[in-house]
Order: sequence, then structure tokens, then C-alpha cells
Amino acid sequence: MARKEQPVEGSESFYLLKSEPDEFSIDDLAAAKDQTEPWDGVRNYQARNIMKGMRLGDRAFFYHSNCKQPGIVGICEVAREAYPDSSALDPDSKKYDPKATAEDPRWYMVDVKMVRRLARLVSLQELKQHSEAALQGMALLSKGRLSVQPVTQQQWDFVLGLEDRPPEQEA
DNA sequence: GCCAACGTTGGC
DNA sequence: GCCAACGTTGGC
Repeated sequence: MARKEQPVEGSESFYLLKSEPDEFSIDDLAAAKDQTEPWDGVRNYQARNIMKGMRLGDRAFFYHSNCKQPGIVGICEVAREAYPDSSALDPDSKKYDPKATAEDPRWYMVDVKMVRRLARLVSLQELKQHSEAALQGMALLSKGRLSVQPVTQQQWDFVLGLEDRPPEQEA
């Protein structure tokens, strides 16, 4: 049961964060100061609420969306819990929301820190091959458009297991 | 670039 | 509070 890579077994939760690599990729996170960046720009209430539940040290898959090879490319962790999303308050930001104010920020972000890249891309296509079995109910496969998603421990472990084997052939 | 799925907005 | 119109997401 105890996995030696997890110092606080059982106390952390798992997530999946989507980003368009043209906007912000795993390489950008790796190149950031302290390999840490605010995860700003979330403008969906469901995603925001999930993000508010994130705790320091929780882990998330970094997913590249809307690109040639959509899939999971790395792992990051929560380095700061939810605080007001500054891009919503900045009139010059593309993500500016006139309804957000300092008193009532409406949108939140967390800071995420790079943990590591995956040894290989675990593609959406590959994940889909397990949608009826090990990854049944995974939000990515059923609620495809949500940009911040919960991942169960079982799903988390299974995806990391996929990382260590060659991609399966299509049925 | 197309288009399906889904979220948000706003008139009533 | 319903629902049509509209905007966005994101795979393909």
C-alpha cells in the first residue's frame, strides 16, 4: 500500500490541469522561475470550484489540449492554494472580467510547481482505450471540456503505470 | 477549419 | 425560471 514516493500517503488529492501548449506548455512551466507559475485564466465555475479545493502538495497531471498530440505530458504540484486571479482584475489582460473586483474577485488561481515530465506522452487516444475499464468515469473522457478536473488515486496510479509500458496498439 | 458538446447570457 | 441564441472548448 505505502508507496515510497509519497511522503504523505493518503492525504493528498489528484487533479488534471489542461493547457494549450501554444499558450502555456510544460516547457514553459519548466522554464519558469522556481519552476512555479500561477494557474490563471480559469473562467468556468465548476473548474474554479474544483481548484478551490486544491491543497498544498496535491498533485496534478499536466495535460496538453487543443494541439496535434493531446495528452498527459507531466506532473506538477500545488505550491500555493487558491487566491484571487489577478488576470481577471487587469483591464489589459485578455482574461479581464469587468465583473471581478478586489472585494469580490470571482475568479481564483493556484500556483503550480513542476514535479517532472512523464517519460513519454500518454495520449488522449491511449487513455480512451481504457475508458470502459480502468479509467471508467475519468472526467477527461466523459467531461472532456472541463479544464480543471479531479482524478482518483486509482486513475492516477493507472496512468503512471501506462507511462512505463509502450503504447498499446489500437483495437 | 469544421463542428459537436456544453456553458453562459439575457429576453420574456 | 425557461429556453433560444450565442460563445468557447477542443478533438479531429
